[in-house]
Amino acid sequence: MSTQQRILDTALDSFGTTGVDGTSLDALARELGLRKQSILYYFKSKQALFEAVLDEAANQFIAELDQVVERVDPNDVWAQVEGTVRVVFRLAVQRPALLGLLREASRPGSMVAVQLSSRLANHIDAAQHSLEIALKEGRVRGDDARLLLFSLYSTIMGVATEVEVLRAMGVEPSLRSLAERRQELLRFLHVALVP
Amino acid sequence: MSTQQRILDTALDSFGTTGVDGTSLDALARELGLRKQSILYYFKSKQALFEAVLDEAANQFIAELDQVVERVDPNDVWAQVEGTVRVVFRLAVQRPALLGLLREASRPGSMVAVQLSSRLANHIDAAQHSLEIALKEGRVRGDDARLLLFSLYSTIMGVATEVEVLRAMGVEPSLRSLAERRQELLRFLHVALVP
DNA sequence: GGATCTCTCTACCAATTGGTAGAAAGCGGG
DNA sequence: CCCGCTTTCTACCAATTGGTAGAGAGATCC
Repeated sequence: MSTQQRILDTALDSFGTTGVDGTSLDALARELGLRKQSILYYFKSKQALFEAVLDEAANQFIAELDQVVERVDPNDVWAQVEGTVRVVFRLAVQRPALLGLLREASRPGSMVAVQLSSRLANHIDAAQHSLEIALKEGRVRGDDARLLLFSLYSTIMGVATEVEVLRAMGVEPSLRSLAERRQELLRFLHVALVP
Repeated sequence: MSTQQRILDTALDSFGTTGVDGTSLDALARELGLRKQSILYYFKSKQALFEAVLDEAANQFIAELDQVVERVDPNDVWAQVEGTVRVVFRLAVQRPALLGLLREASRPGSMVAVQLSSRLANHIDAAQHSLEIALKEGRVRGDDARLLLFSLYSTIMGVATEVEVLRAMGVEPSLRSLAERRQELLRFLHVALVP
């Protein structure tokens, strides 16, 4: 793997867990076995690195979502929800920092969120569109497609990433508990969506 | 208001919006019209300040939740959900930084989350308990009270705080849109919960 | 008036931050 | 073997970080 790619990967992990402000270029370089000047050779500033990392994260996230879009009937809203949940939970296991980064980037007043949102605009529009049709035909419960989509997003991302809240409730995060969470989430969403 | 209280309040706002790492003692002092040494007079370190702020946030959050508990029939789960939604959305308007701080503190791997969780343990237990009874009596849909509570929490907090995602979907945050979001959220939760 | 206590200040400090300048090291082609 | 290109390094730097030491201001008590 190229050095540039290694930097992006390691930075994504660090930004997504420790946060951007909590990650210094020196610490990042140490983790990579380099000097920070080598990082600044590939990315002209920390801000530029962050934007590249965000782009990388968007690419990976979109690539995952595309697998759902491709394999699932766009008219079957419930199958789309199931697929999305599967994808998000797979990321929660395999690359939790990616979800952490999305969370960080979508912090209120973040300003970098626009960058992400423009990348995801197509997916959002498509999802909203098929949701609207399903609503009109009565195949899904609800009034406003956009707000419903937003509720779905909040629920799925929250259940997948809020592990500390779960710990506060006495559930130690594990693969087992993650699977249970996912099952309960699917049940919850099914009741809420399917008439 | 005492200087100590002013420091706590301002720090809560700053920590909750800019983040802890993103808030320097100098910047905080500037905002207060003081020198940072005055802050360190009341709180012996930044970490100590953060913990005090977290405690303050927990106090305020608990005080709000208590109003729900007091005024609502503990057996009426739906009324409790409604009350909680009302409280959280009121905070989203009046003190968004408080919710931002909770979000920051509940970041995966945060370690400070234990402090919060011990403060909220009573409320969590009580909620879980009445949810269990309601489940057993078939007044609420679902299997596992704890996981259901977790789904509810994720949905409510997400819908109340993920304003950047909403913006990405083309909805400019405003009081009006907040009210719509709340209404849609209540509809969504009602369908999901009440048989 | 002096002593004491509470509070806020000035004056520093060592460490760390993101970033610049430019030297060396490696390497492939001529 | 040497030239030129890419890559990584050492050597710095100014600004900012959290934090210490202690002086001075202001009020209160005797």
